[in-house]
Amino acid sequence: MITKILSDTCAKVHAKRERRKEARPGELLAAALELFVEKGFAATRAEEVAHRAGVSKGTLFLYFASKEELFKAVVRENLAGRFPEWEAEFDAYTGGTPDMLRYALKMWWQRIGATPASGITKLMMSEAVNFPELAAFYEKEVIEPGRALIRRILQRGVDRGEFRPVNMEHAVYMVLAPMLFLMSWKHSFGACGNRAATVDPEKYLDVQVETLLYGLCPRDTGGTPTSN
Amino acid sequence: MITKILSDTCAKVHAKRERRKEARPGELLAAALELFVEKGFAATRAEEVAHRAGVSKGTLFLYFASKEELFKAVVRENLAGRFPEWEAEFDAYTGGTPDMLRYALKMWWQRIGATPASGITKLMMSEAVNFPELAAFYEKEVIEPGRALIRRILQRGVDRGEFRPVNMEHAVYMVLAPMLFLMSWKHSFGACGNRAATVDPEKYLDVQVETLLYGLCPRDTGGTPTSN
Amino acid sequence: MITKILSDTCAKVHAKRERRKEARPGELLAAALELFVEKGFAATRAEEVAHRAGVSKGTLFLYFASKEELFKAVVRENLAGRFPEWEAEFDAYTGGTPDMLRYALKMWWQRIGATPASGITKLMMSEAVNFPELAAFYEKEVIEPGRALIRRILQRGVDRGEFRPVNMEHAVYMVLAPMLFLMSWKHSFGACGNRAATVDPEKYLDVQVETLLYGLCPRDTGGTPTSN
Amino acid sequence: MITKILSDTCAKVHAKRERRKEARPGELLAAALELFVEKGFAATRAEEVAHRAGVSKGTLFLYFASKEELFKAVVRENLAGRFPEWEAEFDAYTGGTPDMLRYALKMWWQRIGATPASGITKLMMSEAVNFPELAAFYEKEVIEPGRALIRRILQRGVDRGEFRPVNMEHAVYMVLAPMLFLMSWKHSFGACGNRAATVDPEKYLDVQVETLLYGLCPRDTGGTPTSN
DNA sequence: CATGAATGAGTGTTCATTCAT
DNA sequence: GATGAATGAACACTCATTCAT
Repeated sequence: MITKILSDTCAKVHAKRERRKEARPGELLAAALELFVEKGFAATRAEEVAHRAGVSKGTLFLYFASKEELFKAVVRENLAGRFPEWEAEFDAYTGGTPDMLRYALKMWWQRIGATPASGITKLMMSEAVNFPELAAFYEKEVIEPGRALIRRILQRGVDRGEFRPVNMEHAVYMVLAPMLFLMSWKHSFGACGNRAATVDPEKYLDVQVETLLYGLCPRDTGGTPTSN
Repeated sequence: MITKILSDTCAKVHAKRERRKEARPGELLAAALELFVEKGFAATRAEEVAHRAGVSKGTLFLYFASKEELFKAVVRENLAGRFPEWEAEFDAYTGGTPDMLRYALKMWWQRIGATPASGITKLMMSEAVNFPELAAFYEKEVIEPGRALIRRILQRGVDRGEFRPVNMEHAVYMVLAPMLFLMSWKHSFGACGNRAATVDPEKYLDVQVETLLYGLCPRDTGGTPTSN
Repeated sequence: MITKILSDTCAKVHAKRERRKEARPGELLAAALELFVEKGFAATRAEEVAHRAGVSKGTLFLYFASKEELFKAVVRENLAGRFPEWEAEFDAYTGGTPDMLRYALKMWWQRIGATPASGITKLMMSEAVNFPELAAFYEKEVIEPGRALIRRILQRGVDRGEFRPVNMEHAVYMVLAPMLFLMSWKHSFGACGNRAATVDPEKYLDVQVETLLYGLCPRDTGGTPTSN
Repeated sequence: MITKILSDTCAKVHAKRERRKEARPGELLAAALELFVEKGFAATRAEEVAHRAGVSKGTLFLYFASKEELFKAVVRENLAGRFPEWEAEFDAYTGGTPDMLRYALKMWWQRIGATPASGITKLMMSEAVNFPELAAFYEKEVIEPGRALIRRILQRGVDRGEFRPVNMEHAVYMVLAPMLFLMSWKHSFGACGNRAATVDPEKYLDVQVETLLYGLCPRDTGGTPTSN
């Protein structure tokens, strides 16, 4: 039965087998990422990961001591490099801060949100309870740097007088929440075929950022309903 | 091993035998809610649910045909009735719309967000992929009514000239996303002890709603950074 | 689920409930007979027996200590009285022995073979291995008297010169085997819808008995192909 | 409890690990045949089959998707090949038809009736009701070919003037019934130690065939009690 | 290194049996 | 007596993990 599920990928599998052998762990991680995102941790069978990576079940355990370790490796693998790259981009940025924020979200969507990588954040949120240390790790290595990046942009805006002063810790979530929500939604209800309810991510992000900017921009006005 | 964990509840069992049959499903659903939220669907063992409800494994299956049906029942149980109540409250509301929105979110937080019920939305997002029809059901019975409620408030604001005209479909997510995010966060990273990163939900909601209102309120001004 | 299977008999059940209470064991035995014959011992659920008898599961165990005891009671119940009746008929029989044998088989078919009672012999053969003492009991109480009855007829024929002398022990099975086969077949392949293969029992018995009689009847001849 | 029964086979396990995979299904089928015949389908535990085959429970399900599939495989395994072999023998047969029939039954007894294979026909009759499609399969693949073989012999006898003309469809059961009866009996009452009642199969078959032949052989006579 | 046959602990589910009402 | 809610032992089946080849 499982054989049938797996058999149709076999053709590609053999082609892959001939190629690099040192690439094994990477292929396994890629396969695991796909499957974990597709079906969740518990519903993903080790054998299926192995088959999708073109290796045998035994080989999987040659590289990862357990399914849990594989999961951890998947999460760790899919986060690292990005932040230096982004920080460099931001270092070089010279335009206005509102545009910088618009650009940041657009880039994030293209490079992360729209790719399978967005699945691991959703996955992490789903499994956080079962992998507390991993969740802590994730928060430290991904969420916190993300927060720092956003904080940096917001601070820049405030410093340059483009944004009004805000409580930074809460303002950060004004940006982060829409991103995390989008990833969760996309991989849950968004993946369940109900077209009517599907969010158009780019439109959604656009509205979010514009409203936020509208709310952030300083005004001479009195009489706004906000104060905080 | 599990036997040991469970054995100390045996004394109460006979006392409980007398309890009326009508209470059972509720107790089981409560126990299941807790455990599903705590550990996810797959990691929750049927026997554990039964024992937390003070009954034996067999009794669980007397009331729910399968673990999956139990899960569905948990989801159904924790959603339905609320909407009529809320709609009635909104029917009776006579104040300004910004305050209405503030009130709505505050109420939601007290009655849902801060209670274990919030866990099931997070759970639902985690398991949506494995239970597509249930996800569809949830979206129809919970998400969509929620959207309608929010739409209603926003429309009221626009109609009364308190909000500027907006694309309703996207604006709705301006309210919904922070709520869903908060539930996801609370039951994932928020549950992992890392104090530093914990969001203060009431503060967070406050900031969200005020920024949103600020963004929504019509102004004579030109020169806003927004365009949409 | 089981509820559904059982529910359609409920109407009759309540009607029955009002009637005699002392008839309970009999109704249970009747229901059990039907179900055991229909689905075998293991596949018959105690609850279903109770429901078909119009009582609750608990009541079943009030009358029968266990499912096994119920089975034994069913077997015991459906055998007893018949033999005296038959022996009396045979005592009174005055005609020729070939006709007596024809008559015996016809009567057997009408009174046993064509009725649900035939199912218990088949049932007994199926379950003999799991209930050895019961099988022994059945053989002693049913099979052996049956053999005696047949032996008696054959002996009468031999004594009266209507049949040639035969080894009685084997000759008995010439009559018994077709009967037992017919019951087994009827409740196995014969019950599986395949019209093509269904035996017409009366025709079948007729052919069996006539061939047997032909084989039994003494002849002056030499040169028969038999020797025994 | 079962653990204790099984534990003494552990020593051999490692030796067996080396055994080639191709032998496994056969060993499992053999063990399953024995146990199904011994105790019936429902009373046979999957784990017991596995252990009798010298493997673990898991291994059984590696080769057979379910207990039911195992049962089907047992039935399939123990029937197919024989018919071509027998047809070939009959093609080559040149002697008289009465002897041919005697030979056929003797061979059947030696090759099937006296072997555990006979148990599966009895098993099939017992379980037919619970596995209707399997029963249909069995009838088509085993019973019907068997009928054809018998029909062929009888027809040969009639064609050569050795037998008198008969209604073929019923006559076939004159041969088939004793065989099926014998298998049922042997594995039910015959297996219950009661020596007194045990049929001597070879004697029994001998008497059956001789009487049948006696009944079949054409005679000049008038005044036989048969007509049909 | 890689394999995949083998393992066996673990879990959902069933159902005969009990017993408080 | 009769009920039916509750029990828990039993069993089919799964799947992460091991290890001989």
